[in-house]
Amino acid sequence: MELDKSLISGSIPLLVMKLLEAGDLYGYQMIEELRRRSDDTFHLKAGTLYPLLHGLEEKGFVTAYEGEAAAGKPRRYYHLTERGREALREKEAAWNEYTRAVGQVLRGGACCAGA
Amino acid sequence: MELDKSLISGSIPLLVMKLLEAGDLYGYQMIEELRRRSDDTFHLKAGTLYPLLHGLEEKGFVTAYEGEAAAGKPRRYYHLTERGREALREKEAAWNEYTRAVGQVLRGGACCAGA
DNA sequence: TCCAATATATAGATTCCCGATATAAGGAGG
DNA sequence: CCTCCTTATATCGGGAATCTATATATTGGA
Repeated sequence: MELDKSLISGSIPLLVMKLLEAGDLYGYQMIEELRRRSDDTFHLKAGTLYPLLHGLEEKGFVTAYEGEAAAGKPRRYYHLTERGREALREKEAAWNEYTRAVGQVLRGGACCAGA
Repeated sequence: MELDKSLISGSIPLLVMKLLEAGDLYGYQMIEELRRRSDDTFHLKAGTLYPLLHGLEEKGFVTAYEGEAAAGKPRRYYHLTERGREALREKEAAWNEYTRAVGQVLRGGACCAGA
């Protein structure tokens, strides 16, 4: 089943930064990692990822450096900065608050006796 | 804290249809209900809701009818159709699958041991 | 040789939500 | 009486985010 693309909206930076928390990765690797770690649920597109990475770089959340290229084009690795880790913690908190609120609505709303 | 607006993307139709599952509501009421049931987390805007309702109507997920107006403009009530209930079940399933996948990535990915 | 996969990158189109604005009626306060 | 706020619905334009399509470059398999 194809997930509503729009559902993923907004959480992609969170997911990408989370991937980088454990160690530096290059773009293509993030796409594969995300697919693997989500049980094939997320198929992040290259056209989505690279502009996003450039944006994170501008904000100072990640830094980039050229790495060894075993084959093909040189690999561009990304590293999560301290500011990026801070932003990641904030985004995780926002995500948790958001899903809690949605879950509450789906379960029938805040409060007590039914509706 | 202001939630990243983009996080809400895509889940608004789900939330609105969920509100209508329990009974017919008019637009303004949905805004207040959603705010209440989410502990003031979601502040759905009129400029978001009404075009959305028209869209749901076009898809056959809701039907609309004029109701008694205690004051001011006549109230336009919305009713969730059988097709709408079906769509709601699908959207709820998609939401659950999506949050499960995000949670899995945030906890460190699919794979082996506990997770 | 041609195609697929790896690897990065940009531009255009689309979708989605919000802010601003308009309409309309009733009640409160000056 | 008149103005402002609240209720209530509605539309439009802007901005943000993602996808599709495309471009470039190299390696390995059919």
